[in-house]
Amino acid sequence: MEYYREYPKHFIAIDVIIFGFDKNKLKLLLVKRLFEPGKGRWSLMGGFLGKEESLDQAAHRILHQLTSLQDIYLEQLYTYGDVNRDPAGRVVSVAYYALIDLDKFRSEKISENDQACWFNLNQLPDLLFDHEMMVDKALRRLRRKSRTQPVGFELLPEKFTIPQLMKLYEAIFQQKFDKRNFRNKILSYGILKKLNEKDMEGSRRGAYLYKFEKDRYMERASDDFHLEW
Amino acid sequence: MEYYREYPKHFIAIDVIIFGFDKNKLKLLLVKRLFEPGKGRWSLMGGFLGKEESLDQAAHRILHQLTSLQDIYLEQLYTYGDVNRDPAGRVVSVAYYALIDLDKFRSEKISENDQACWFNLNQLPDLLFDHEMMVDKALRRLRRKSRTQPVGFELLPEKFTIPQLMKLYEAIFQQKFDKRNFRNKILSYGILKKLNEKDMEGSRRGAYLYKFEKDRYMERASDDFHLEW
DNA sequence: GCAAAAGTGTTAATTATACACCCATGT
DNA sequence: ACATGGGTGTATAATTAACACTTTTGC
Repeated sequence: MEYYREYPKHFIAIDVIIFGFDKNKLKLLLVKRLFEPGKGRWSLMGGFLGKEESLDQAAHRILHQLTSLQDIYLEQLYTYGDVNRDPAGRVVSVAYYALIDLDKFRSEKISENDQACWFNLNQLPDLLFDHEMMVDKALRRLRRKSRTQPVGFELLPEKFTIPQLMKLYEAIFQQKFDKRNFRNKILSYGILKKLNEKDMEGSRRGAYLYKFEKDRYMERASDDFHLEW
Repeated sequence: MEYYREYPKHFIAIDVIIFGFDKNKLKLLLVKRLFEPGKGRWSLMGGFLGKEESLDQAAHRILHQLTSLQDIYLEQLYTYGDVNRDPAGRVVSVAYYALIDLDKFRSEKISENDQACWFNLNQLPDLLFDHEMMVDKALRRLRRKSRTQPVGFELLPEKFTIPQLMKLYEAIFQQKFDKRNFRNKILSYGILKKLNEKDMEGSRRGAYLYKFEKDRYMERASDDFHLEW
């Protein structure tokens, strides 16, 4: 039964780049590392792959461990396997990135115990090992993905306004958009449903709330329709 | 020193999806599996990750083992880690895809010993384990990548004609292009150098040979110039 | 002389960009 | 009444798509 016994075995870690969006800025959720090597330094949330779980399961488990959240958008990013990437031993790390609605997981909840904290993407502390490379790749992936697929909605509450959505896109792509063009374009896809409610937080006048209609997107996505940014 | 000893270790395999291009068709290089489980079936070329090599090194080693080729375009694709993907034991597989100029590695060379063979992409035999999924993903990746980056050239000889290049793109994207538009577009990027030679294989009249000027592409790629297909 | 693939420009259609004013509300 | 962000349409520019005939040469 053990055909492979002659081959070496390796530790496999999972690291998760957790994106959030708040106050017009993209953020990253980092944790203080609790064990050696690198104890006390900021790092991505991570853990080791168990014997009886798939990579995806492990990633969800690890994300859940930190945030208590389930059903979060999670996508495999890249696998890092340089021999000396972890000074304490040979560890191959499969990186995932997660997109979460930051409102579901406010800093207050966790930072009580100083072990996890949301950082602005452009003000990150020094990170463990090759985690900076991972963040970099995750950001590029998020950009590329957002260009043709509606992943941004994962970072927003279920109900959101067009200006909010635009600010998210501006944060992701690091560029300004014209509000009329943005509106026309996003609405032209017919995947947003205007609600009869307004959000009164952002302005005096209030802005209409919209919902992303995933079903409608799914129907069309099968053809050769896709977003374009 | 061994901080992680409590965690489980796993076999890590590398599998390589090897693309080639010949007679206007995209091809895949497959091998006959030499050992159990699955002995005698067609599969991707693969192997196990060694103790002292990075993932990239292992992928190159495995590709070299089959083709004797070095300096081949190779890119990590995805990591497959379902618990039961290999019936013989828990193996996590990191898939890579390679683009090779098929002329550098003709079927004759290898198929002498019936162990490796080029297959048309749309006439693949049944594959081992989850290898079909891998091929599928590799093809989608090749398409996506080709849309903005000049990877196609890796599949052609150093000197090639515009009609050849167009046929390659048609094979990758599975659609026909207009030859005037194709020519205008590809030449407008200024990354092809017309040679004073003709290829007389493909037609009576002969077609001018071109070379991809990687340097010139690299210069421009740094701005926000990129191909668009 | 004819079959087969190479090569060449122009026009129409579509898509993207630029741009300025009024609205609703809380203070 | 004024400051703040929300909401709306059109004209121009840029890009992409459609399209047909001539050239070369081996047979």
